[in-house]
Amino acid sequence: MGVDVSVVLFLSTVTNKVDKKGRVSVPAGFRAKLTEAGYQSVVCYESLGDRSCLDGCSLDRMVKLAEAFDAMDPFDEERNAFAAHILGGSKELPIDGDGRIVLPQEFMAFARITTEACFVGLGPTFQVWNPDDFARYRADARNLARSARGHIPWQGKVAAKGEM
Amino acid sequence: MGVDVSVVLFLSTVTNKVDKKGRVSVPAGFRAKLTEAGYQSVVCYESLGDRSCLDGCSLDRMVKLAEAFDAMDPFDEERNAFAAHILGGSKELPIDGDGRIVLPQEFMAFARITTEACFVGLGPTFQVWNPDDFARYRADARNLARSARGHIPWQGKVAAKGEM
DNA sequence: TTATAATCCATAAAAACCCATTGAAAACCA
DNA sequence: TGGTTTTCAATGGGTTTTTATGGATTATAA
Repeated sequence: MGVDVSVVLFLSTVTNKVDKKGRVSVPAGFRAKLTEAGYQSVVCYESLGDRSCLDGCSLDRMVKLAEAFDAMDPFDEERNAFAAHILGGSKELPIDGDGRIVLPQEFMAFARITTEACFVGLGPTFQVWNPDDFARYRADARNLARSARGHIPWQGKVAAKGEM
Repeated sequence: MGVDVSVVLFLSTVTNKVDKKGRVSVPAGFRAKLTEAGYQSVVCYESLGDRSCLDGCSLDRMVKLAEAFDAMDPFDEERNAFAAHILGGSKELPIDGDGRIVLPQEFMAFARITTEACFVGLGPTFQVWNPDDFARYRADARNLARSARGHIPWQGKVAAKGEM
């Protein structure tokens, strides 16, 4: 049966301008993957991690997440908080005819984005950063990545150092 | 392959005004998903959780819920209580030509809704809150959600930090 | 009727859409 | 190879459409 081509893979890092209406072009490479998979929107929400950036993905990933929540105990407090934060805090942003989305004010404030936004591909998801924040983060990321070697599950086992 | 995107997926949080007749606009994004799936109404009932808000969904989900109850032991006390509350206490609210529903008095009283109603998308369902109550809940939800990372079943396993 | 509910209408604000220009990368070709 | 043309992404600005909202009007029912 082969590979599921509908899986969206976001790669590379691109910085684009944000105009006074909050519009910003989605990188052409991202757009290509999305349209290829049949989407003309992205879903964004405030990242739950330690960094003040936005997380983004395609609609199908959000559907899968919602299904995972739906299968859990509906009275579990943590589950509800998670669902409220991610699903309630996310927005589906339509991509206009020129390949742009509008970043909502709250999102821009949260991620400290003003005149430029930096799109960072992370495979099935991506992030949107203030370019300066990302540059700073990236300086540390290499070191983090090096220390992560040896903990990444890879084809059923855990890669030994030097394999990746 | 991939995911059935035709499922109704409510995302984001929107606060709208409630007029003196109890009318309130259903957020355009919610309406779009509903009409896309062929519905022009929403079903609401008082939430069974710890929070005083309303739960809402599309008619098909209520049908599935009813079927699930039907498959259970009809003499089970809990099942009966659940069914009575959810099925007996729910109302189908038609969406009018301007995209509004009328919130019944009992529902507004239960959820302490007066002049504004806050719609919170939770995937296949949504909630309707008093905006102040929700703001308070949301302040805690982020922390709870952060600690919930790592407990969410995700693609057969439990997500590690940073994966979502 | 009288009260209640459903429909219709008007308007301001916000969102979606269209178009023109710029600039850079890719293709073409002499 | 160096220059020229073509393509297309990114960006700025204006215009149209939709949404949210308040009020009025018509239908329904007790």
